[in-house]
Amino acid sequence: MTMNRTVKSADRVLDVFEAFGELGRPFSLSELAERIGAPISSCHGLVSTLQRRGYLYSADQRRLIYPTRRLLDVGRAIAEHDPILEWLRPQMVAMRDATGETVILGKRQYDAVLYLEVVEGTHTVRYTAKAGEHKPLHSSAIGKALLGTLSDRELNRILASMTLAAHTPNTITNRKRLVTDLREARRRGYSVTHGENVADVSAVACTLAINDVLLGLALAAPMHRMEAHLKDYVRVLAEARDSLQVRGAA
Amino acid sequence: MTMNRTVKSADRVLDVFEAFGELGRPFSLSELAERIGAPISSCHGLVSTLQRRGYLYSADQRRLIYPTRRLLDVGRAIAEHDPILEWLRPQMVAMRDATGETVILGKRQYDAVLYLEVVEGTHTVRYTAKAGEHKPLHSSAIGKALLGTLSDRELNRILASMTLAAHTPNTITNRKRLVTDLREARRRGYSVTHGENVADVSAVACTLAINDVLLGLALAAPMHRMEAHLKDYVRVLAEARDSLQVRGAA
DNA sequence: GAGGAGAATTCATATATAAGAATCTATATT
DNA sequence: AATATAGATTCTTATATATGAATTCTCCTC
Repeated sequence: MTMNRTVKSADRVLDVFEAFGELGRPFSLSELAERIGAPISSCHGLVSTLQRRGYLYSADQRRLIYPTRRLLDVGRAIAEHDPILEWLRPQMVAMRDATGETVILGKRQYDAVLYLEVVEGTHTVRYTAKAGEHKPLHSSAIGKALLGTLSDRELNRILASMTLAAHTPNTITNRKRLVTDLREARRRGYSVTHGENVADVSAVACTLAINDVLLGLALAAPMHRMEAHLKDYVRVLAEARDSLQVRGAA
Repeated sequence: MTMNRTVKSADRVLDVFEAFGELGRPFSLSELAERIGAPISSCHGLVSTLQRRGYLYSADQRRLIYPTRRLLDVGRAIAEHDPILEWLRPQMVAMRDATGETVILGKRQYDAVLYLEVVEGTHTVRYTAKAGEHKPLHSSAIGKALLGTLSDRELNRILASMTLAAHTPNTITNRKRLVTDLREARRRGYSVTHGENVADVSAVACTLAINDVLLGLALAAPMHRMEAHLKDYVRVLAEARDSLQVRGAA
């Protein structure tokens, strides 16, 4: 990620909530401090602040700490009004229902893809991810779809600043091969990954321009299912794009 | 709130999310800065950090900012495992359904009541509150129920450190009268407020001891409905307490 | 009931960050 | 196309905070 400084306390606030979200049980101050990698005294000040704001409470007799429902309520209020998702999401759910596979909406953020929304598939073996995660531009289907929209000039500039890290043996690490792959994708109308980011996972993706926002929409599946249903999956993707673009243009 | 220092950046992280939650639309950096009362440059660093963590994204061409779904997901993961709420909540919903009134679960946090959970009533005119809010100990039903469990010694100590602020004309601001009121409530088995915290709002509350945690459970309603249904509402409250205490003891 | 171990809180200070000002960028207007 | 305007980013330093150490508190054991 091309970006400057980080605000330590802000990062830690997120660390705190994520720690509770992952472990799903109350912590003592000292355990929390250890989990978020902060000294106890620093964690203490942070916890006090979050308590004062009503986001944490001491469950046990002021020993064990757990978040209140406040964070959830704020998250809900935010999600209810998301300008993009409120009408994109139903389409994504429809895609998931049609295929049983995981559907992802992403956007470029600096030199990575940011997942804005993930509708998980229903198969027991499925691609799993969460909104807010970052993925490489050069090895994810959405990333490649987004790169494909760039002019040669821009593309060269971006590629020059990136290292094409090999995440799997299938990752395309050669710039020339990548450019060829992107051209093909553009011609074809959708990008494809064959286990380039996560082994055994394939995905197809296209781009959407909604209100001047360039988004990437992907359908991800284990390779064997993608191979078996490629034509279907691509059709589902294309239909979704077409119906969304019409509405987006309106 | 008796408490020390606050961590400014932590507070601001919450400010940011709450601003989006309240307004429900994207902001530019400068508008966000103004809303949270921070200089643009400071807000900039904060936003960068939250973006890097995948909690914010730039909706428009890197101008307008909005949170991703990430916060919601974390909030959900946390709420799913809440040690207290996961089995208290159904009972609260049942109380709400039985009365149509707002049901609140609270806990003492320093010199205030912290709302842990609020199940809002169904009447168009109803008591509205949010989890994470703080209410005064001496004028809220839950606060008075919790104070009622204290020994005379503890009660005196707490009262000495509190100013009995008048939130409405009905607020009990006289220590002696308050002590009498608490005694009555203890004898009766539940506390009552008659518009002492919010004009025209009455509430009845009792205490629950769940796993060594002392909680307060309240039913709040506009005064006229409370007057009309007092007996019913008190019965609903008492039945909830009894069934919860049995399970809590088990 | 005294002593001890673990945890929370406070404190002083080195360090990281918040904020004003300047700079840069993008959009709108003529 | 040139200029104006609004907004974003960078930079520097005064200021706020993160931290290790010391202290206090709480609970457990004997």
